[in-house]
Amino acid sequence: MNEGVEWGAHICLLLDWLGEDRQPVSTTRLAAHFELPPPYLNKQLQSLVRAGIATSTPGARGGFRLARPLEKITMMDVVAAIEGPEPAFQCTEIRRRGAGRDSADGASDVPCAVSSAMRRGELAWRRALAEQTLADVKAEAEANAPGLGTKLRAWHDRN
Amino acid sequence: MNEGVEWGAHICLLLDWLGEDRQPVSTTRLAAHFELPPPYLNKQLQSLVRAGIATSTPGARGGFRLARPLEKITMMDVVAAIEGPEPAFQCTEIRRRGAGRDSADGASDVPCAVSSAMRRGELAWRRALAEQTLADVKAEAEANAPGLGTKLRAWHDRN
DNA sequence: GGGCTGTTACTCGGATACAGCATGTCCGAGTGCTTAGGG
DNA sequence: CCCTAAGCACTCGGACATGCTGTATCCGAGTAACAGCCC
Repeated sequence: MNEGVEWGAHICLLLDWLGEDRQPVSTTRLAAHFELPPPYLNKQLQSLVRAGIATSTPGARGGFRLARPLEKITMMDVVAAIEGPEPAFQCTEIRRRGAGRDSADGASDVPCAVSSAMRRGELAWRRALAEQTLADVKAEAEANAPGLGTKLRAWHDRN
Repeated sequence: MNEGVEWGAHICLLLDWLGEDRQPVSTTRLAAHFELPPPYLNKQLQSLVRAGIATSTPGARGGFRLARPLEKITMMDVVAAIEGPEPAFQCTEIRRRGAGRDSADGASDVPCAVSSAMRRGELAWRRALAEQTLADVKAEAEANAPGLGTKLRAWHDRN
């Protein structure tokens, strides 16, 4: 799985923690926060913008903001933004090749059983991710480390 | 996702359909059945053998057999055999880099909230796949296309 | 002093290289069948 | 006719090329702030 998913989730949380005054945060600052290569992070951020999770304001004092509150962003949204909407398992219909080619008994419409099984698994995955909002994740993180938001804002002010 | 997963599942079903007399089936025959490149298919088959799903018998008249009945092989087994046992999402702990580095308040033991959320999703995926045996998949395939096993064996005898 | 305009510095955005892994291929080791020869 | 042994054809198994997607980078377009100048 693309590691940009981890970046995207953490960035969204950080944008929430830092963005209480609705000031956009630049790629440079975000990258410094996590010691990530700024240009590549910028690329991932553009994916978030295209997916409608974040908004970008160009120009000086520009940067990124969350497009909507954390309660309305699910983990599935972040994954779909980075990885793309296509399912991970792609059925190539090998059952039709070779021996199964001339099976013209209406099997064209019947979905492949293997593909169906994989799709059920992937559906469970998507559902589990869609049930978790970033607000839940933030609450869990702050429960694990109280005062985390304050600490991060302090670091942000120092640098 | 590796397309070998699709191959592996179909191959296991085919080994069951063709292997009623417990005769091993060679890579050449399996590859011809699905019009797949034989050497590469052989590579995937070795993964199934290493995972204990299939057994190989070398020498003339050699080939592959299922190591256990379809009822005891789950879709998760096949995926793990091909893709490997590592989880798809790898947490790189970027929360510790930069601003979060000196958070020595025992947070070392607390798992990353983002990672936990992703892990819950992946667990749902693994569980859903583990609940489906290849016997279930075979039953679904035969329900969709009655007489499928007979048809495949007939093709196997002709060629 | 207030307003306007040109400059400047900073930011996003897409176009451009590099690398690691999935994909695809090849040849050698090993095994069982076949067949020819001898008893 | 039966047994034995050598040859052979076929198969798996791991080592070797190739292409593509993910990773990483750079430079240009655009915008807001700022400073200087004119009224």
